[in-house]
Amino acid sequence: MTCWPEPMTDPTPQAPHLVLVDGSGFIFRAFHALPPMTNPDGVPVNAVYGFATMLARLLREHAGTHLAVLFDASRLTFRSELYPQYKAHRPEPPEDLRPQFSLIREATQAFGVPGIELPGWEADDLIASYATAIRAAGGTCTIVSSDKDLMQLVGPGVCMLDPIRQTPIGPAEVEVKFGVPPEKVVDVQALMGDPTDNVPGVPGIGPKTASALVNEFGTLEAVLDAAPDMKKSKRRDMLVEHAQAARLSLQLVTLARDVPLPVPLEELVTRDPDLTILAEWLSRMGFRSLLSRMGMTPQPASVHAHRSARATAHASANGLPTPTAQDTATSAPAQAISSAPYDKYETVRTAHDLQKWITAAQEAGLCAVDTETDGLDPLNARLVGFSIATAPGQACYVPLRHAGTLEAHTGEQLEPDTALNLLRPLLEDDTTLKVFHNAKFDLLVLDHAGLAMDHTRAVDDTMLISYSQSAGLHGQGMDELSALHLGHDPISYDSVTGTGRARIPFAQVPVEKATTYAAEDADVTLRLWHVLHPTLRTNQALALYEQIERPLVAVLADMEKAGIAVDRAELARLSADFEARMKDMEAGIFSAAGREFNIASPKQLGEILFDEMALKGGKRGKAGAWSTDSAVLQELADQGHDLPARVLEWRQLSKLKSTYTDALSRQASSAGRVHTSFQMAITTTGRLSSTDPNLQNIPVRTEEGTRIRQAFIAPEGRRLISADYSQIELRLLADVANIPTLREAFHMGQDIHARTASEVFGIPIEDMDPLTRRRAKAINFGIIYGISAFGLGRQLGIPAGEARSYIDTYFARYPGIRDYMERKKEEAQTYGYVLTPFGRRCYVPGIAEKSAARRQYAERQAINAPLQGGAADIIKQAMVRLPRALHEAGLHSARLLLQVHDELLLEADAHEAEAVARTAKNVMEAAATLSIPLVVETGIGQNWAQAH
DNA sequence: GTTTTCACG
DNA sequence: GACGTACGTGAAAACC
Repeated sequence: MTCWPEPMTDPTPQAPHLVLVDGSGFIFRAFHALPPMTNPDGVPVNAVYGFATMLARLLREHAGTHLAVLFDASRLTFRSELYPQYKAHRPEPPEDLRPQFSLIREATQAFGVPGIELPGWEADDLIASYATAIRAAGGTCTIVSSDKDLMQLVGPGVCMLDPIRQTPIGPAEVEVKFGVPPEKVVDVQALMGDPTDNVPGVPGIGPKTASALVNEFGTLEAVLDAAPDMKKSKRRDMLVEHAQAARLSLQLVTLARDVPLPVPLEELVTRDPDLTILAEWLSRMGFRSLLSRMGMTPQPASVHAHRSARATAHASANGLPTPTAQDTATSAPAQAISSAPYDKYETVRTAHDLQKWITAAQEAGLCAVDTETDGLDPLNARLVGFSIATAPGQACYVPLRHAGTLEAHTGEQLEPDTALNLLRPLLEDDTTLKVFHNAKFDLLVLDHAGLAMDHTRAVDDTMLISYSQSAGLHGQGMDELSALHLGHDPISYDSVTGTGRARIPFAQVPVEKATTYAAEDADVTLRLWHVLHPTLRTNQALALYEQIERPLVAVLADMEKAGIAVDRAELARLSADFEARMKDMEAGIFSAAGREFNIASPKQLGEILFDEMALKGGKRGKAGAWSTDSAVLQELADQGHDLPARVLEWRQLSKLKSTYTDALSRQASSAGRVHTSFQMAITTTGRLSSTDPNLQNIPVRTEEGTRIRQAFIAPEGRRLISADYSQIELRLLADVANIPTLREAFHMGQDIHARTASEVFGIPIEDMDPLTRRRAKAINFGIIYGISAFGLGRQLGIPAGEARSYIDTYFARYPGIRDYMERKKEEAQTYGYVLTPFGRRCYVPGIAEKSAARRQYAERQAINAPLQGGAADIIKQAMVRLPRALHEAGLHSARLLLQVHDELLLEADAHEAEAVARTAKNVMEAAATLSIPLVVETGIGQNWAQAH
């Protein structure tokens, strides 16, 4: 759903593309979204700054052939004649905003962009009229605004762009917002009214009812016509009674598309700004960061120059720009991507027909493939069928193992082996790009079915293409992306198989129904590729995707296949031990409580502690229930109370037993190994996550926890090798914030927390006492999390005021870290996302929240994400390089097994273990070049606890 | 299905 | 003056 015409380097003449900025709408939004700031004259300029930043960005990244900014001219418009109350009770703009209106008009002049207004008309009407005019002239249009009143204009050739979040608003987004397509938005608005503008609407009808009615009857007029015949209800009476108000509302919300254009289209041609004028104005406003970001002073490299230099160095350092099939793949006509139907699919039942599809794919050089299985675990699932799409709207489904039922005759099906043998050359063909959505799953399924993964070539993954540029902005599921980018809701899996008890295995879904679902998934995947792959370049995410995310798929697939061995007998012994100890503790807990209860129930425990025993120090959660988490219980235990201390101990055992010892035994394969699944597109920072089971949260911090780690073992004659980065996030911080003394400490291999303690508290490092070091360590961790006095105080068990003074001292000593934090907050506010040092975008959606608590939460995310995400980028790079390095070192017995954020766990024959540890250390330490060395510590053992 | 708790980095 | 607080995850159990 990108709004922008394809690459600007394209030499072919383009149809005109008009960018219309809703200046008036932007002013208010920016004013409320941005923190207060003033220019050197003391005039408030936060909205002006936001506006200038947005214009600069627009000119740099999204310039159409034509550009204009539209403003409201006055309060009185044709609407106030129609209905005097329209917008009559709008409060005066805030005092800090008033002086900014004229400055924003100045900004348009400084940037050399036409600013247009016309008395009697709102900016929205001008936008509607210009959009109509450019369409009539054969061009397209992007409206830079997030105003819902403009959404009625979205349609072919017209889309919107949220100026703050930088996200496109197309038909899909409009439909999410209003529940109807753009052309019916006015009908919905007329029914629901708008209290802020005094649009009356029909009382009692809100967004849900309005869209339901319009969807049912088609238009407002049809709804009003049908109203008298509806079944008797309050709603019917309201509709009948307020029909005239609704018709008036429709006139008020409908934008005029035929306003005379004050400036003709041809005068809106985009021009480069006069840099002298612009620089002068920016300096006068005090926008120094913007000035340097636009490269207009000889200041050190700007944020963006820095970023792209890194990304480029990064890509070339890897050295493998392997030509892939997509360079040769032909692009589908843009029109077909959105307009081809989603319901004309073929069921393939013969070898001849399948070969026809495979040949078509190879001729196109591009196809999408999707597998259907009888389960979600790709290591055990059986292949039930697969689908192939060769062009938008052209897709087939190949059923292999559908079972006939009384209701559904399956018809002829290809023999699975026959079909797979026909498919094999396509997968192994490195000149035909195969697009999957979540390729790791399908590749593992096909591998399990007999098409070995390591022979598969030229694969793209739309889930990762999207994640590489929109982590944190939205989910990466196919259905969600389809709605978002294609404006199409695919058939849901649930509607095909049913849900709950009625759910049937996919193999029992009738073949015709399976075809509509499965072929559509391949079709959607291919269309998503057409829409999303080009945006990798414009979003500067191509290197990240090609060098890191895509090659990681095969590495993780191998790790999942390998699994890790567990000692089931030991797990069983631990379960029995934990159970016995819990049983022993129960009598004591009940006697301390005065009665029997369910110890695992926080509700019952809270009532006993705080109602029945009336202990002090209880806190209620937001639902009003007593909190009984370990911090609360520990506090009570420290006061000498017996029951909370006993419950704490019981809880630890219960957790370990249910979540680990029992569960892991169940999850182990017959070969005694457990196979996790790594999720590549879940986290907002770029980290992996692990599920079914989660092997990234195996206990380690307590003695009982260590016993569980001991149950993860190397088989006879083999060893586990652990390699973990030391202080990687702090090193990244010292690097990006450029803190000379911290960099020196890392270069010297000093104890970083002791060094911090020494500098902050002024104690010689050799005299460091453990308590002071502990405080410095807590501050260092706090910094990475976006420190708050409350959080640090709680962590250290000291009052927030005291924590505040530690933080102040810390910042006084390391002002560069405060600067880093401010930069990241500003980056998030300006763009809606922050970048890791390697160019990964992490979206921070709450950054413009009105609620201070939620906004501050987003600010802490903005501070943390580049560090956590930067560390994730580094270890991923190491994982991509490690298999080849091990191979080249002749260490053929080594296998990567697990990644735990800053640790890699490998398994190898005992005699190769030392060499594997050295290779892992070398590759991991060389995965990124910072101003600070990366240090990796390794260990070797028969079990994970020993190796760690 | 949501909430609470707690395991990890 | 109250809010709701350190960042990122996933699983189990209780509870609705």
